[in-house]
Amino acid sequence: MPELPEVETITNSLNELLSGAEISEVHVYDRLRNVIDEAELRRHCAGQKICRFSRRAKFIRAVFGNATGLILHLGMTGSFSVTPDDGIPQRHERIAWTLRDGRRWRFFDIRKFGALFCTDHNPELDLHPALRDLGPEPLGDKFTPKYLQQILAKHNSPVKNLILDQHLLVGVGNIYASEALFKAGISPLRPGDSLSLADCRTLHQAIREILAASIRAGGTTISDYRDVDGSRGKFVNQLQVYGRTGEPCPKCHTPVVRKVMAGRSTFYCPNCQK
DNA sequence: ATATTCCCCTGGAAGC
DNA sequence: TGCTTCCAGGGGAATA
Repeated sequence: MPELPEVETITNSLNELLSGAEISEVHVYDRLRNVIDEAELRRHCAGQKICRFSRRAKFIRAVFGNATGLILHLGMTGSFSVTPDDGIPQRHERIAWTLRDGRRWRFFDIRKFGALFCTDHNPELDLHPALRDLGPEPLGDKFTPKYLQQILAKHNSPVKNLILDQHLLVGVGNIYASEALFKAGISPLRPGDSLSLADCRTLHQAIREILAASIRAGGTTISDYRDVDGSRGKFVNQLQVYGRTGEPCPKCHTPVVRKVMAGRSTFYCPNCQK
């Protein structure tokens, strides 16, 4: 569910709502992708002040006042809310932090593909195994057309699969992979090492523009994704090919094709993506 | 080493 | 009204 724009949106909201808050208690109601030890999590969090949240790839880092923190991942269906604390867990609420100011920060996750890690150093150092081997940020300086070509040149698997690989490039997920390739006019089936530098320039720009536009729209809500306040992502109205099997391509009116690649649905126009 | 396939889990939509 | 099948914004382990 959440790709870079969704995680960015949620991180910004958490910052506004929870920066400076102090944690009093923690409740664990169910596992996520990893099993959460309630006693350990409570020991790690109790009494801590939350300084800030920041995003790295599709992870959210929470930095505590003692320079330790949390690393959170939303998986496919993770979401948060912050409400007055009534002490009652809601449906699919897996973890809850109660705050000294009387509020309750809830972590929901229907499918339990999310993850939560405690870290004993500042999570922004990116020393944790979950953060250590990630590729560059697509909106950052290290992501250049040249870099894109260098990594694609090392593989002959389809470019769509490659831009989903978080070791090569972070933040792009299944929706924005299809959308960026459509915008770039590049077929998702093209072997990575077949892309010219000119292709990479086009794709690089398309990835950046799509992600930036989606951040401005608060992300994409297909079904479960919600911002912390419950609002939906409006970029869904700007999707050109994702989920539009059989509908006319916005550019040439050829029916959009769906093809499963590496187990994930891929949408593209067989006419104008070469 | 690299590239697909399977699997984790729950629920909604579509098909019969 | 059911019951079954398919599908879903991710990613890690097992398998070729």
